[in-house]
Amino acid sequence: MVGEQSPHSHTAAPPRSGLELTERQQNVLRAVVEDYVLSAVPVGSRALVDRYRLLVSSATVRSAMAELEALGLLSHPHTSAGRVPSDLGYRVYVESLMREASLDRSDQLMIRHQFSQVQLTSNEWLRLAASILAGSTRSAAVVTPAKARRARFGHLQLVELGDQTRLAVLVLADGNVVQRRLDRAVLDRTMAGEPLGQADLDGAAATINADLAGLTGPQIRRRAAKLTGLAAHAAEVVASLVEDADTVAVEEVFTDGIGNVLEQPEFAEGAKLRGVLEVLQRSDFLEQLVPVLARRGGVTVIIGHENANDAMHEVSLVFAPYGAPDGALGLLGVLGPTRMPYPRAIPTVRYLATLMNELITSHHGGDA
Amino acid sequence: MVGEQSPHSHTAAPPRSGLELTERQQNVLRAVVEDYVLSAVPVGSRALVDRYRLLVSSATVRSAMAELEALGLLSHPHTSAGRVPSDLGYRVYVESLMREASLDRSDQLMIRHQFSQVQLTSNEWLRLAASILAGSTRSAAVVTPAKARRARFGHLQLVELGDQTRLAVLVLADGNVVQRRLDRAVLDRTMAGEPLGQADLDGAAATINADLAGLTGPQIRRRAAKLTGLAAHAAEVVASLVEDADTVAVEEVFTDGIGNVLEQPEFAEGAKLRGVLEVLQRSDFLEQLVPVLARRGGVTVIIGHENANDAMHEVSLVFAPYGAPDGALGLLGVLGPTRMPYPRAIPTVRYLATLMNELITSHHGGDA
DNA sequence: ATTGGCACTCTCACCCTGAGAGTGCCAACG
DNA sequence: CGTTGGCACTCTCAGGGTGAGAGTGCCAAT
Repeated sequence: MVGEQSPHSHTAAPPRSGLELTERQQNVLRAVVEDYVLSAVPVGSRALVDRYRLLVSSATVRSAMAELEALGLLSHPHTSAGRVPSDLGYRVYVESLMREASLDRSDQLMIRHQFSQVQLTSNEWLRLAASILAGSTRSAAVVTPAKARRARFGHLQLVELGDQTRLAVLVLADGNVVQRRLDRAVLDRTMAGEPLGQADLDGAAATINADLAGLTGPQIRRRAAKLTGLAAHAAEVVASLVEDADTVAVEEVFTDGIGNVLEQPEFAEGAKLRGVLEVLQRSDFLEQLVPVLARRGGVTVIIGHENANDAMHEVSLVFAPYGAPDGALGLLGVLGPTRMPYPRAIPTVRYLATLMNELITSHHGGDA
Repeated sequence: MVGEQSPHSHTAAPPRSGLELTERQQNVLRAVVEDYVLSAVPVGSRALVDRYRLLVSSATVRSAMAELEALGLLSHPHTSAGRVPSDLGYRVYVESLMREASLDRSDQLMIRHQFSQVQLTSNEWLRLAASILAGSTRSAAVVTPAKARRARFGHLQLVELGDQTRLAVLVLADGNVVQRRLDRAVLDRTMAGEPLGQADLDGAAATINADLAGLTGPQIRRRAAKLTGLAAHAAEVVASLVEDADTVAVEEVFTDGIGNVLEQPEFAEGAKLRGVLEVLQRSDFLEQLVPVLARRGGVTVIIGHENANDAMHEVSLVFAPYGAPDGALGLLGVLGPTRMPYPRAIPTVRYLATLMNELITSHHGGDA
């Protein structure tokens, strides 16, 4: 199970100490971030005192802004434009300025209700999770299935398909199910031409289930050497299936709400998103994220340049791991411009991660 | 199996007769389409005679263009701009002007090689198909798994999971596998408190396998009424699983290469794609496409406004069905601006559909 | 029927300009 | 001494005008 840390610790980097802001600086930074998130327009000192009750004049705000800029928390598109938060500004905001509300009770119930409508078998519920995340945060959502980091064998069934093939159905210890179609020749070559019946298959499966439960791929391979005949071959197949489950860590990614991001002014020229989509869809980007998220637990926020990947320098991620007690681990979260409504996104991601933990746990050991 | 029709019949609408073009008009239209597809810039009479050996003067081309415009095959962004093909113009081009080359032998081999690298179990190969399509046509690719239109029962296994649940693994007649976790109570309530063992489960499964093979959901429901005890309940479960497989026709959609489309100038303002993505991801759009494609067989091209869906008025689809002999049916194809390289896209889609037919057939009855 | 020529149209890139917004600084004030 | 009003300055942005270029449509000549 994934633990929840203190709510105020979304950093990927260590908490920056020694950065003391005055009360006023904090208020100004908060106002700038919140205004800019809403309007997408650089915000000036005048607009700020008008829209937020800062109780000081615009000149004062200006000097506070200048200080914040010197600290690297705000930046200037050009001389006579308003201020825009820098990545670091967002960071400080997320870390200590944001007033993070938890999800409405009614929203929570609505989400729960939607999950109750859908079969937890098959990946339909992951799609649902992505859809809910996307709709609720107006950003792009990403959800990956929960997979054990180290796959262990659970249970094997060999099924006669009545033609040239057989089906091996393998239940992993974490509850995931994998299957592989086997050419008849694979199992039969041990028998001297004698056709195998379902009874033979069941026998071999029984041997294997008794011998190999709870073992990892390599362990099975070692044991297989001591077996003979049909069971030995079946064990080889099991070993390779278990190992496959190990290596294919993030095989499917469910995304939703890409259109939401396309609507944001920062991605008005669609080509800007291209790199992001590519990274998301093709590479091992999310896979590299898994250990980071798992180590930190809870919700992690990665803002703009904090992201190691160049293509992601203009987006923020708000992600959390979810998983089963035995360590099967999945990811879920949202992706949007750095100008993202963090106070909305973070609780939503947190709630959904918690919910999926619950679902996966109550359904025993996970299902995906 | 999906039949191949004559290569020149990509229309969704009936072939338009009575539209006789002179040789010259045909040459001009072809040149306009091909130039515009490459350049994305409205093409003028002068540029045309320069770039293509039309052997006439620009004035002559101008009059031919005017004729084509009167026929509704070309259009004018504004008075002094070049011509652009209309949807109908593309239609005529695709129907009778295009010189459609089949795929390079080397491309074919490369694609085949990539497929040989991947397990056909799990949906990994669908992802691969989408990736190949997207890469090869520089458009967005869409692939859906092959699903039987009318699901029929094949084989059932009941597996004891050793805790509060059991797993029903069901092989459909078309080779697809579905599973559902069962709460212990579901099966046990027929037995007067007496715990069930794997032997009992096997017995019930055997009864059901003998009785229900090849039946549809409703048929199974009727038979279930005549069964008693454990088998009756198991049959209910089987019926509902089979019916589920019926209704969830297109449950997963694999897309790739959305970035390719974002790069096209017609979608430079990313928001334009938003509607398209939404339709593609959320709605039953593809499901409605299934019967159309299945009826026509082979590659179907749907250009701009020919598409019933408003959101799709600025894109073209080049799609084909693929499937197993027993009728399991999937879709695959590409989506791009109407200004699409049809002579490249069509053979690629056709080849991939053929290839997937082969793969699915040789692996017996399909796998997804 | 085809062509060269010519007048006409429309876009686009460019420049200029004025309005507006916002800053930075400073002197004055409580 | 922190805060404030004032003011000069800077920069963007929208709007309007202009000239070049591309392309058309038409017509008279071949």
